[in-house]
Amino acid sequence: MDWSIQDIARLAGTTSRTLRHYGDVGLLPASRVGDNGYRYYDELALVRLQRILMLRDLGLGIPAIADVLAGQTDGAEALAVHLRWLHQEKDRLDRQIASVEMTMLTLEGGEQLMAENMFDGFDHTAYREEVEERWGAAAYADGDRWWRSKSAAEKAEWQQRQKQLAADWSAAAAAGLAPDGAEAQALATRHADWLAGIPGTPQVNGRPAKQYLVGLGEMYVADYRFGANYGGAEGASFVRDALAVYAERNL
Amino acid sequence: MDWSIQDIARLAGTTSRTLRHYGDVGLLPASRVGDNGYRYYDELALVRLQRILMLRDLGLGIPAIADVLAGQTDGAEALAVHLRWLHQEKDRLDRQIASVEMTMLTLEGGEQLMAENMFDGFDHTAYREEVEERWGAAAYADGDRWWRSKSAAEKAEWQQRQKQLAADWSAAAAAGLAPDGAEAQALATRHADWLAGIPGTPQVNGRPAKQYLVGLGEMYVADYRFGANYGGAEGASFVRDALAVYAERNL
DNA sequence: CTAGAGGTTGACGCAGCGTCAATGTCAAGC
DNA sequence: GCTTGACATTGACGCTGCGTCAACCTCTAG
Repeated sequence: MDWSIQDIARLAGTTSRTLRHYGDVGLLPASRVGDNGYRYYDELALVRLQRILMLRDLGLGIPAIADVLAGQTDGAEALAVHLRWLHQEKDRLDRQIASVEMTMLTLEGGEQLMAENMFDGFDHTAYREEVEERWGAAAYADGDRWWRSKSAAEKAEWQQRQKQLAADWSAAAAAGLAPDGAEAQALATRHADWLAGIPGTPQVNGRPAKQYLVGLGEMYVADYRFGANYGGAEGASFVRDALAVYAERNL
Repeated sequence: MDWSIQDIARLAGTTSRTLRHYGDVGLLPASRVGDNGYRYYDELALVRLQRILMLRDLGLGIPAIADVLAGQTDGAEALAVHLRWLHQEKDRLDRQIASVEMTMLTLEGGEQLMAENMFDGFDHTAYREEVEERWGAAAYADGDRWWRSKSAAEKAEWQQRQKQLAADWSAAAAAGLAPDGAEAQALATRHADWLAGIPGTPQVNGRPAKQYLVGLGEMYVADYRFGANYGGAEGASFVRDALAVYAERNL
């Protein structure tokens, strides 16, 4: 007993186009092809088709389905792999949803989309022009998008980390430590690590690019807004010098 | 001040290919095109590009981004619409994840993928051949996929509903009620509604197809497995007659 | 002058079919 | 025997957003 393409399509709850597609890609060839070119399918084909459609409904792609039906892949294993895929996708969606919601809240607050206060209290974006000029606005734009994707708690934690770092720098500068001393270099290391955690920061195998770090130090000194957070121009100079030494030694 | 295509790509953290694409679709034309055909971009283009990339990161499609930037759509509104999209997608993923997990559990249990006991205690799938022969395997396959996508709680609720219905049918038959009486017809109505809730059931504007319902009644009588749930052959006959009357009057 | 970096315009590829388009075939009624 | 209508066939484009060659100019520095 065999059916025409329309018959089997209705039997399985799909369309003839889908069947022809499966025939084209070799997933489900017709059981028989008449002299007129018509496709005919038998019970085995129907069973196979039903299995195909079930796996498809679970979200598996055609190659994966083919592997399972060919016995090359264990069904349970294929599903396990697919399940990880699904969870990744879900995580991605969750992050995007959070990001969109954050942005909507920001818009309600009347703020600009491109937040100028992205790193409150440790404002790199104030140096936007310089940064963009030398390292590309990617350092700014990527950072902005990344920042927006974080939750309030994460933001608070980040800002806390920044403030602590700034305070430690300030204290070290006030104590008159040497920029090339162990303590100052430890701070420079923390600073570099912190920067490396910001997407968009020019990096070389996990660490900030040397010239970027040095240039950043120069900007800290050149701009009074930095000094305000570190006890004045001396603090900025201290940071610049320490970073320069760090960069020379480690990058 | 204007930049080459590579310059602005790096500045914004994207690729030149993307910029050419945006140019092709009219989303971001080059600010200027040299005699040599080279594209050049200015600050305005950079700002626009950054907004584009931000919206893109939020998951908006190119047409939606174009609408927002053209001022035809309010940004907040576009985001709200998009957010609903995201939630729908997430729901879909959640269902698919649940479905895959259920299937994996079924596989671990060593059961067949095409569950034979889909409607335990009220087994329609026992009539698979007849159903497929007359109504297409869609009634079976769709039902199977649908069933698999439900949570354990939902399944329990469904089965409870089935058992209650079966018990009520059984009681009515034992009480010697008339198949065309009000009580029997009320049960038939519940039965029809219950069937209509199963995807794959042949339906005509929200109700089971007449011939399908009648044929189902015949199958109930023809197969001893049905009688077992309804107090024997008399129960099945009662149900068949009641359904036939219901179908004649209402479908 | 030459090499090399960077620019241009096509055009295919991807996932899985939906959707015409142009055309051949089969079963049924006159 | 012919017409008609339902159903079949093989292309081939469309969708989404670019990645990735390919073939071929152009600019800049040594």
